[in-house]
Amino acid sequence: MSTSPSPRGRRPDPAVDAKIRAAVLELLLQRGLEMTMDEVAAHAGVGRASVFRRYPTKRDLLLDALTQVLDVQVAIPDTGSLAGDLRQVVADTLAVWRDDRLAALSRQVLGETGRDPVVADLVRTSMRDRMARSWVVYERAIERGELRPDGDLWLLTDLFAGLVAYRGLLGLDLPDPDEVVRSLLHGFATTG
Amino acid sequence: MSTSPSPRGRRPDPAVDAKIRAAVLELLLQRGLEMTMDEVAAHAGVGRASVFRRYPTKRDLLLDALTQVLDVQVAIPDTGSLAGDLRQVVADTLAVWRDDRLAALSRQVLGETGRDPVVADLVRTSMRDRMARSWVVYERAIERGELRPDGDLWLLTDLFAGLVAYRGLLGLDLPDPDEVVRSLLHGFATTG
DNA sequence: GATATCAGATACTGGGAGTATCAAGATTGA
DNA sequence: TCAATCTTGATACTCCCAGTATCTGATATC
Repeated sequence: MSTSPSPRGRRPDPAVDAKIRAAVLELLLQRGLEMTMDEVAAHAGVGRASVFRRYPTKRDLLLDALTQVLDVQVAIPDTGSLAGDLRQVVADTLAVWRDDRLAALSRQVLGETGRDPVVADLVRTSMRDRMARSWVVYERAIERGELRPDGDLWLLTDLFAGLVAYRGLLGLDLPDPDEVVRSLLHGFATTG
Repeated sequence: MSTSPSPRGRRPDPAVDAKIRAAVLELLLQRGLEMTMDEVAAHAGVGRASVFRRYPTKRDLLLDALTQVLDVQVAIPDTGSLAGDLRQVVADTLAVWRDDRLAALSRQVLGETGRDPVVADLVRTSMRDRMARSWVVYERAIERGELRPDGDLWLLTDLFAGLVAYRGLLGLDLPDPDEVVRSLLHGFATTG
């Protein structure tokens, strides 16, 4: 509404903001969520107080960083067939777990989900948005008559998202995208 | 192999063991993994040293407790049809997330999975064992001609285990067992 | 009895989050 | 120019908790 009432003294240095954010992102990949606040300040080449002035708690700092990390756009495939498009989406979902550092980070983030509802909310929303963005794939498939129009599409989505998260989290071998798609589309029952 | 070389002094009191274990299990449901060692000792009505004598670190204590918790036997269904049996297995898998306290604990345990590989190993093994125990369901179904004999049964298993874990972990609404089974057996593609 | 170990209690160490304080620099308003 | 206000970086402090150390007393073997 009203513009800020013109702050009196020295103003926060945007460069410091940037240096802190960069340091956190670097440390996220390098040390995971267990970085210390001193490390953040040191890596940023910044005073400890400057960190705590921006982020009241370490949790706030991590939440801010996670918001950035989770906000990654994904391309929407259009291969012409549902199987092709889905294969692409599944493969994209798998990509995160192929890189060791990203996989480790993902594990920790999914982990944090279990103890901090706000993190859970972040991840949930982010996954929902990400998946919803590829909803066109389903719509096109229904128009083409490849996909049952009465199916629960969130169920379909969560089946492979869950599979990947589950295997990734527990360190199991990741599935083959083609086989996942085939199974999801045609099921495991004998085609009678 | 050789019997213990006859310990010299006073011997560990089994009652203390039991009191500690009980206290940990109680605290697990009540406070999650964030209990303190003092709380454990206090709840057990036992000296702090007695706890640390048995468990070198808090992690060891939790690992022991988790081993107990994860070692829950599950009944193997035999309803006569694959759909019925599977429905039962899925419902059993869901049961954990229906109780609030168990759900909270499961979230934290799945979470710990992300930061401690040994916990991941515990959970992985436990899930594998648990699922393998209901492998008969698949074998019977194949004999009855209900299940494709060339399907990747671990994929089938992990699809619903992953779905449930994923939704449970993120706090999403849990799926309807019947719909899950139907989707897994017949797929989402138009039956053409 | 001598010795070794456990039980319980209490005090200590060390690391890390968060707080408090300070001197120096930056920005605005008078 | 000057005074007030805020940031910056540095340092020291408190608090919490895991893990260690010590001590007294109890209990077991030799």
